[in-house]
Amino acid sequence: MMKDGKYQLLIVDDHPMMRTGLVYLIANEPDLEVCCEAEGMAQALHQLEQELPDLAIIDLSLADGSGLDLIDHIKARDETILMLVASMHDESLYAERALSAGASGYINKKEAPERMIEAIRKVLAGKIYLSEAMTERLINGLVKHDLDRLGQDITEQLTNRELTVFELIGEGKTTGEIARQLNLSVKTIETHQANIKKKFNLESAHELVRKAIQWSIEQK
Amino acid sequence: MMKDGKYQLLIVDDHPMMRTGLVYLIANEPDLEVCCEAEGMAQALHQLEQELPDLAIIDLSLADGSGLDLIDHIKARDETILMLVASMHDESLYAERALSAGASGYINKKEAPERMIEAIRKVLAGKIYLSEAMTERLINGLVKHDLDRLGQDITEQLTNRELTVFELIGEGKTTGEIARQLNLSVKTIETHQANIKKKFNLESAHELVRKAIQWSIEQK
DNA sequence: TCGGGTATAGGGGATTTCCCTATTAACATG
DNA sequence: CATGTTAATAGGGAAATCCCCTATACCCGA
Repeated sequence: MMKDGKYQLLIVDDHPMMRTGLVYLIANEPDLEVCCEAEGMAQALHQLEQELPDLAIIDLSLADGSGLDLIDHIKARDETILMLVASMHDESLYAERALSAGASGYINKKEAPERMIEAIRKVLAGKIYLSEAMTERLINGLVKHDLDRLGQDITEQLTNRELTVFELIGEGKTTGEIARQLNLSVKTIETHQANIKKKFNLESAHELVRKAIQWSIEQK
Repeated sequence: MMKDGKYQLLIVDDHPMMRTGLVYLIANEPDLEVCCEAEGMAQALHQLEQELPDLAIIDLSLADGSGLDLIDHIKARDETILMLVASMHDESLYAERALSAGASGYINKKEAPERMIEAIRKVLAGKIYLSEAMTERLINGLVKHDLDRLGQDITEQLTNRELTVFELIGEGKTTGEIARQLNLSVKTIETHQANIKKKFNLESAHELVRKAIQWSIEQK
C-alpha cells in the first residue's frame, strides 16, 4: 500500500490554490505524500488509472460532475481506496450523504491544518472522521428527525442528485449548463427539476429558480 | 515601501489552507513576500498596527465581519495600502461593491495561480485588476459614473422602466406577468431585461433573477 | 419476488429566451 | 433648427426551456 513507506494521497479540488495549500501542508508530514491531483471528476478517474493512492481527499463542488458522484464512481472502481471529504459547505448538510456514498470522513475546509492532518491519519487508520458535534448527532440519530421537525433544512427532502441540481440552479446555472457540467442529458435535468418542484410544491420553473437562489444566498 | 527589495503582502482569509496555498505561491516570486496573515477583521487590523504591507489580499467571507467592512476600515486607516479582493463568489455580484469600498481589484479564487500573480502585480503597479468581462462592462457602460459611486446603489445605473422591471423580477414575477401588470408587450419587457443584463454584465436570465432577488433581499 | 425509490432519458407541443432590428418621442447641444 | 443621444416601445425568428407524458435499469428492503 505504501510507496517509500509513505501513504499516497490523491487530492481532488477545483481551487488550484487550495490544492497548493494542501500539498504543502502534507509535504511537511513525514509519512504522507501527495501522489496526484485533479480538479474534477474526469481528471480524478483518469489519475486513478495510473496511480493507486491510499486515500483520496475530495471536495464536493467540482468543475465537472459532483463530489458525491465521484465518491460513487471511485467506490465502484476500487473498494480499497479510502476517501475523506473536505468541503466548504456545512457539515450537517452533506456529511451523512458523503458517508453513505462511501466516504470515511468529512472535514470542513475552514478547520485548522492540524485538524486536516488528524482527519487524514484517522481515516488512514481505518476509522471514521467527523466533527464532534456531527458524530454525536449521528450517533443519536437526530439528524433527520430534528431537521424535519424544525423544518430548518428544506434540502433534507432531496436526493443526492436533486440536491446537486438544486444547488447549481441556485448559483444561476441554466438547465443546459447543468447538464453539461454533470455530463447528463438535458432531459434528465428537466426530470430532476420536475421532481424537486413536486417535493417543494412549486408551480413553475420560475418559482424553483427563486427558491434555489434564496436558499443559496441564505447559506452564508 | 519595500523591505529587502520585495513588496510586502498581507493575506486575510479565513481558510487556513487557502492562506497556505497563497503563501507558497507567492514565495516562488522573487519580488513578492508575505509579511503577515490574518483570518479575520480584528486580526488584520491588529497586524496593520505592526506591519506596513504594500498590498492586502482580502477574502470577502471572514470569520468576523465582512471583507467589505475590512476594506472600509483599512482605507480609513491608511490610504496608501492597496487592496485586492480574492473571493469564491461571483464577480458580477461583488466586484462593484469591492471597488467602491476602496479595493483595486477583484479576482476569483478559482482562477489559476498565474492569474493571481498577474492580479497582484497589476494592482501593485497602481492599476485596477478585473476579469475581461467585468473590465469591458466598466469601459462600455459606466465611464460616466464616478468610480466612488459604483455599487452604492446598483440601481443608479438603471432607467426608470428598467428599475421597475428589475424590482418585479426580484419579487418573483415572470416576464409575462410583468408585461400584463405594466400593460406592455412581452417583447418590451424582454428588451428591458436584455438591457439590464448588459448593464450588469449578466449572461443569462437566471443570473438576472439571482441578482434581482439578492438586491431585493438586501433592501431590508 | 415484488414494489418503491433513485437515476437516467426521450417525445412533442407550448412557452420563453435570446439576438437582432426598428420606430417613436424627448431632449440636449452645437 | 438640424442632429445626436437616450429611453421606451415592440417585432421576427431561431434556439432553449418548460411541462406534460412515458420508459428503462438498478438497487434495496419486505
